[in-house]
Amino acid sequence: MKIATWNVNSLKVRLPQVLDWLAVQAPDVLCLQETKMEDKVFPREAIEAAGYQVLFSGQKTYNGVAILSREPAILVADGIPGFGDEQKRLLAADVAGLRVVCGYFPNGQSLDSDKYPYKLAWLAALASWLKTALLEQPRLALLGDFNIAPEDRDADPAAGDCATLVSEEVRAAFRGLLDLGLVDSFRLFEQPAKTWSWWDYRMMAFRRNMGLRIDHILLSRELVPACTACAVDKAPRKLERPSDHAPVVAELDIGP
DNA sequence: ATGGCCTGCAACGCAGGA
Repeated sequence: MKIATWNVNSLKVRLPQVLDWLAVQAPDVLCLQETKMEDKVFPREAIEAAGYQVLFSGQKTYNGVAILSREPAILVADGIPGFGDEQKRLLAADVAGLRVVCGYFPNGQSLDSDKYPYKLAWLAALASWLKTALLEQPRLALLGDFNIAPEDRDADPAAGDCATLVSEEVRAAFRGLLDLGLVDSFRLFEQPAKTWSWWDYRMMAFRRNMGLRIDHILLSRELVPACTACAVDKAPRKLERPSDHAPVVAELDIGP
């Protein structure tokens, strides 16, 4: 079973790339973030025609998440349960015996912005909900754009100002997720140094490989023995008019 | 050298991203 996450930075612009990527990679599950569109204009038909079911929760201009799956998906949560949030940032669904949580974590903007305490509150609410969710379904994968570079080796010093992505508080929140029993699948394997999942559009950052690793696939302890690979797929970042994020893909030896 | 680019909205620049 291949599961993946990709911040597409507008599904309207990136739909052709997503359809191409589905055809080439054939993931069983693909979580999308920053679809940036209302549900009434979501391209459901094109995705279904590609052989995928899809759940989506979006809004105009900002945010927006979707879960594409080969097998039927049963909606578990639209937004973090108990956390009143206007922003469409989380979808959870059960797919083929696996609980898939797709998150577009807040950026935080700057340490003195109102958006930064919102980021910390969102992270706390997520952890609180996941604690009970994991008891309900121990086979759980949390995928998405975390907007957190967990360690120094996940952030190129040349990537520029990214204080809200590397702060001690957000890194502590990330470790809090690990403390719940989640494991960063990327670090289960040997990885090339300076592997990133995001590169700024400016400064020729991709060509110079100046970026951050902020898109992650976390697996519950129960799933870890089944994980055989995790990697960033840089190919879509090389296309014309790319998203600034690349997909992250993990392989699980659990069927279907 | 703190900009540089991209997207959407709706206007003829802005907010937001990371």
